[in-house]
Amino acid sequence: MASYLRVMRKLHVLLVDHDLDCLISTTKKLELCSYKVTYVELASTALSLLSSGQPHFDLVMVNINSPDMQGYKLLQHAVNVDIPVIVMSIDDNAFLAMGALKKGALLFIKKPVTMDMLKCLWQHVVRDKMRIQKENDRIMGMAATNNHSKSGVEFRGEVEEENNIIVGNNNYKGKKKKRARKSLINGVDEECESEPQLINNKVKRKECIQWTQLLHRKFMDAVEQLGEGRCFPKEILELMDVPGLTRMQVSSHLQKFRNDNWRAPEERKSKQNNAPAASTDTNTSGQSKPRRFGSMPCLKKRRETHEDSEVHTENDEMPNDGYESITIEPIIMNSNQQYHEQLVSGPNNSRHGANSSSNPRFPYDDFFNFPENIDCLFHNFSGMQQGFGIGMNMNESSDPEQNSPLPSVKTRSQWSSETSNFASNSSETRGLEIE
DNA sequence: GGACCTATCT
DNA sequence: GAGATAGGTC
Repeated sequence: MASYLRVMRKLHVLLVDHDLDCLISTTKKLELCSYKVTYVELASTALSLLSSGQPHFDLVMVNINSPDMQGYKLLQHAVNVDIPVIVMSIDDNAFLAMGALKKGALLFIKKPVTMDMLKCLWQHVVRDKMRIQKENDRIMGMAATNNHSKSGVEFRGEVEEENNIIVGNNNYKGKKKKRARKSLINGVDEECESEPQLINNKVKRKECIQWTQLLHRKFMDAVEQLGEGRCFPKEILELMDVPGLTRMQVSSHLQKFRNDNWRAPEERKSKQNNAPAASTDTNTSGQSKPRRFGSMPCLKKRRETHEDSEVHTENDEMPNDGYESITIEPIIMNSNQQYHEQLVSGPNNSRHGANSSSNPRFPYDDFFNFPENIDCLFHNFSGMQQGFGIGMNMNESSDPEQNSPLPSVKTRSQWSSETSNFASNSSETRGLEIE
């Protein structure tokens, strides 16, 4: 028992309850259990205490019905800074409890709080700390421990749990479970850059990258180099050679691009501020172009559209191989800040600006530190005029898109079916170059 | 089982 | 509406 007390004494609890009687009595009980207690009436007060970072708290206990309506905000903040939160309420309400747990609460307890409950609190805190430590270890040692963890020893419990699910449901074919299991076993996701982080057993949605004009240009360059019929996410990703960028992200962008659903940040901004910008959904006659499922927008058209919206420089007149040296950095957006803190003024203003602190860095941000001069990224560009010959239709066509000297981006199946007549001599459908 | 693709979600 | 994710298909 003495050893328990030693642990309990070390725990600093921030108690938040607008019900003064409860506040006082719970404080007394906590102190009787040897916890160090700081108590405040309002969640907003607690929030500013937590925000200041001083003093450090090991546990927050909050009456979620705080009259200043900041109870959930406090919960969210504490969860974000990895402080376990115990939510209290006078109501015995399952929805309330579920809501709190979904937001990351460690426990939901109905008031009044008893001594027995409080005596056990330290165990929850310790367990939570261990979980966080484990997560951190896993992230830090991801690469190093990859081989070890494949043995399944490190996450045995979870693996067994997953195995039980699989054994119990042999018909399950979904990839969500498979991926989750794989990440538990390996400690990494399918692509380590896109590892979903588990926060309080919730899969935290990965921070968004922003496809800036410059990043998109790299994408386009890759597409152009690959040519028609070879524009697959993996190939594009490899050609782009952007550290930290994942195949899924490329795939997602490719989808948006193919469906003509992507607009450069600059274009979005101008569209918001001004009259409707020239939409790529309309043809020259101003008619809305019916969306052909799987149809690919013409690259030339896209290039023109996007370059029109670019901030032009004195190098605008330069030929293709005259791209100025630029630094491309994907802008990482916190999902909450997404679309609200668009760093549309370009990468140089993004995370290096005075307000960079308002845009927390994505854990893998360092992957995105590019060399100042990335001329090398365009090393193939000067030879691209010839490269464009790959897979393009040089003949005039009744379809305006077909008149582009640039290849269009087609799906594998689309391209495959279109070229099947020509490719009858070859069983290979992927990577086939059309002369 | 990896990669692609599309629908759906956030 | 952009980008991430789920899930079906090859």
